[in-house]
Amino acid sequence: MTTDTDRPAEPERVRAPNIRDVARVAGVSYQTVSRVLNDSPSIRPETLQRVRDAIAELGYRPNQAARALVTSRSRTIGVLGAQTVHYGPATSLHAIETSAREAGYRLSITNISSSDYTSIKSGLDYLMSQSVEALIVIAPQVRVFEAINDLQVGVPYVTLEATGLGTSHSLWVDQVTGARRATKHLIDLGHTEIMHISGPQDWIEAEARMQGFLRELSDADLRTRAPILGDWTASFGYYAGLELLRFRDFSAVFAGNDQMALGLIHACRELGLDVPGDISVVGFDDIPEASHFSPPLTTVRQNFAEIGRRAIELLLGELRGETGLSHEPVQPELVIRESTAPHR
Amino acid sequence: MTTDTDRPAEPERVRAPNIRDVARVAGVSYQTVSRVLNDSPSIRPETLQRVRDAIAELGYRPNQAARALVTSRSRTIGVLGAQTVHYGPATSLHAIETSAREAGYRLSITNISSSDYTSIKSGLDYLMSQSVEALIVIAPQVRVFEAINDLQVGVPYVTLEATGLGTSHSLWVDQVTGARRATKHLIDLGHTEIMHISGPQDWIEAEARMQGFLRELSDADLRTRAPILGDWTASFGYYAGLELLRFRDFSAVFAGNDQMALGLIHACRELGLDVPGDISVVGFDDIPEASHFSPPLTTVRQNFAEIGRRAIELLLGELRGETGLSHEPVQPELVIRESTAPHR
DNA sequence: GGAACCCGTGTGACCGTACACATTCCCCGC
DNA sequence: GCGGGGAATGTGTACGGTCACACGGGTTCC
Repeated sequence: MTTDTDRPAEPERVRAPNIRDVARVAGVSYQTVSRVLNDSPSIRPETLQRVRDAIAELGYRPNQAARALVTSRSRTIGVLGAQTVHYGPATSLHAIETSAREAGYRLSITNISSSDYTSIKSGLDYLMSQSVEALIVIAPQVRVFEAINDLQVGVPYVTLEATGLGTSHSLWVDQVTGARRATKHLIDLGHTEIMHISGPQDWIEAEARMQGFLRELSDADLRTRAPILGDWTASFGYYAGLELLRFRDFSAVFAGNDQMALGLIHACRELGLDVPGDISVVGFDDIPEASHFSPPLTTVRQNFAEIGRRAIELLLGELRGETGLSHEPVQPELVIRESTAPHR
Repeated sequence: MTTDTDRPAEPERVRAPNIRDVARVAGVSYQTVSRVLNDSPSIRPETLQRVRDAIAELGYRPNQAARALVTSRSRTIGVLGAQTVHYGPATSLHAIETSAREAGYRLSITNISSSDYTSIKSGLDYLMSQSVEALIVIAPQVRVFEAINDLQVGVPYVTLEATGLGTSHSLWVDQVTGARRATKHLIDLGHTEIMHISGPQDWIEAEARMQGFLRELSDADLRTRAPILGDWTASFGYYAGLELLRFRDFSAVFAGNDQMALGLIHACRELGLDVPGDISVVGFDDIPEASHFSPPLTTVRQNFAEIGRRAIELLLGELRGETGLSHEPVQPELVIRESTAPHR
């Protein structure tokens, strides 16, 4: 009754209940519990109920690790992201998360900070070590493709990017067309000297928008000039604007995204130039704030959420062994507001 | 040599190499390989090298599921998020992801769409079923606390939110002080009739900012008026502005975040009112675009990344059994730009 | 009336790793 | 010369599930 032999209550390391505990409570074998968990068809309703009750009583939760171990299915989709604080990627990511969870998959996310090969590779490496079943790349950077090939990524993957590079792994918004529409809009307004501030060179999206811009210009037999390579930020747009506007040998600007357009407009205002009176500006993305800029921004809308959803859809299809899934590009849409006006 | 008995090449189900395969190649026991993986001290350098070589040769990767199963450590931190496409949460999340990965943890993220109890609960439920070791809540909504208590979340957790509610689980930016600084700035400029457009009522942050606003006003013996309850979006700020400005019985507005401030400024412009000439506007957050608004926005800066990093730091500390960790609030900072001017 | 079959359920093996313990080897000191 | 002890390595077992298969009992069919 006293000390010496009996230890003090033995904390007993509250082990989570397992499948056998449930079986014991329900008065069945553990296999039957397993059947309930995987909703096997042939179970007597009464047994089913008993097991369900036992599960509820114990607060039992299946151990994902054990399950993953034996089935060798992690039910995880890897996401390689970059700049996921930006509106576009963040929105896609959000949609991906939602769709994946609904389908019973979870996400393993890793962000790469720089775009160098090593960084990408170690990101992918990390994801593969999580034994993801599929891969989504929201880091639309050129080198990603090399890395994926080099690492022999043995799982289905999709990259959310800009151009159909002939790979069957990209899900893309037709940025080239989007950029052409933006540019054409400016041309239609009578502008002949048009600048382009693009995104970083190693972003496929930036490249595609630039291509669209250049092609539209050359189709209209207009003079093309070297685009400015930016970094997607409003600040860059601002400083680039201050620099460019010293010459004013153009009357319209197509910015690679809305943020840079905002910065550019800021620069115009500071230099006493009116948008769109003196300079017309078009952005890209249609972030929710764009319609409240001063002036409200003409821009190209992309459906980021749609892209995210389709990425999951595609991958799940592939995991189920379906083939010939649609990789049709999503079409962006020109939204005309008040930052563009006829050339005078 | 021919058919009949020998089957056609037998696809052989390319099983990933395991610890024993490595052991065989290296000519050691599997336990030795395990020691290498967990860098145990007592291994002969030569053996170490042999094992390392074998690992490289086979392209072996430790199976996380098996490891999690036996150690009963998932090395996963759960994140319950809401509105993670917004700048603030997205930035914190990004910092969290980075810090967590550096510490050898991965993230399991789930987003809740609505703020009702069921939704929060099922979100937490999902995370618990992933057997996360710790929990971060970036959904700063009041009901989260109830849910956490109800569910008996048995792991350390941190909520990224606004007020020190006396719980030892919140990591907070001192939003009250931030809001007071913003309000005081307007009062110092001579404004006496100040409006507040707040965030959604069930957001703790919105509540805290509102409190700060009201307290500062009453400390200055100024008339307080009922804040408008918004939804964080620029569009709300815009429509609220159109409505409010029909009366113009105020000369300054403190908006709950930068987006709503932007919308409000848009409304002012549309009604022919000058900011800051006629109306002064202060925002909250200091999103990267704020300095390029028209006019550049006076706002309160929060260090979202810092918050994210500290959340991980705190949780890891707790997991290591440390106590008395610092929950000191992060101080926000008033950034004065051009959207505010003396009352005339 | 027995073989064939289906339904509902139970038994054994196995997934890949870490931990506790056992074992071997070698060196040291008295 | 022998016991002691630490370093380096090997052996058994458990983690919590799922899968393949076995099994008993009832029905169907010829």
